[in-house]
Amino acid sequence: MIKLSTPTAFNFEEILRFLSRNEKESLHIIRNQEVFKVISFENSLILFSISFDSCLQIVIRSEHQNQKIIDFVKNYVCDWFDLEANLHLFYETAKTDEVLASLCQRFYGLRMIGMPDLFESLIWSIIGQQINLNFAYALKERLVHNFGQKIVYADESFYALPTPEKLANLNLEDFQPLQFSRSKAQYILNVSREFAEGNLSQETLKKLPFEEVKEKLVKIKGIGNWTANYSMMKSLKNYDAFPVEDVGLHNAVKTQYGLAAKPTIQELNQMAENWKGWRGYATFYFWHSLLG
DNA sequence: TACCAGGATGTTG
DNA sequence: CAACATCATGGT
Repeated sequence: MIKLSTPTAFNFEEILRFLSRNEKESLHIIRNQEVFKVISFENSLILFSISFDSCLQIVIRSEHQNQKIIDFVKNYVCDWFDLEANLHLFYETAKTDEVLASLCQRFYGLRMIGMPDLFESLIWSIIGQQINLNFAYALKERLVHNFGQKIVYADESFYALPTPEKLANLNLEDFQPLQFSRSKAQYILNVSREFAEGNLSQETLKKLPFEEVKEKLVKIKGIGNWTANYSMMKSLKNYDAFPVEDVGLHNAVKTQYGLAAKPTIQELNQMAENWKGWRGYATFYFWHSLLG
């Protein structure tokens, strides 16, 4: 077993609550307070599980193991659960906004659950464009089950996200039976081909400043401001990336502030001035408030 | 029934 | 440049 120590502000219960928000989630499975996930590393699949007992306890369930794999998984989990952020700085910023401050108190120790793989967050956010979350999860499940690789463990199937190469070689018609709109399918092909051809890589983007990353992402047809910011907060640790167009955020803000109507983009930008430096984190906390 | 969902794009006035 | 139609489907 691999042990991973956690920072003082760390709340595994809230993390589990976030991770189990939809039953159709196809890229991880939770059994008895333990999270299972498959990732691909150097052309092979790794299945691992995470539980918590005073520290994070990781067990690699797939057969092949070595130090490189162990390090990769540790890094992945550290990224996924955002173990290195200094939450107290976020909480300090949140003090300027009573509503956000109370969310921070309610969800104390909740870390921004990210997507260590940029390709995953781009595909997921494109799938989620415009449609409701249940439908989005259904679409993702179809994509993963049809084109992703699978590991069977303890009589259960665990899937990995399809690779960029796999998706890049599909045609528009392949998405039709999965009930993707043509434009959504085209956007996924665009992103997959950028990755497969090596024009876009997480390593390259990570070195660039905020505005340049956004510029590069938005240049791809199908990635707008919302998608770019979503991926930047979830995969590139830009805690201030702000998907201001997000309908879920609009609804959460309306409820939490007790507004008569959803805020306009302009109003929301104004409110978010108080969260500056942590607008992505604030967004994540507002999303979490939607779980009730 | 019409309208909205974790938007983005192309077209029209 | 702002307003509008389009997308595919499920939920309300």
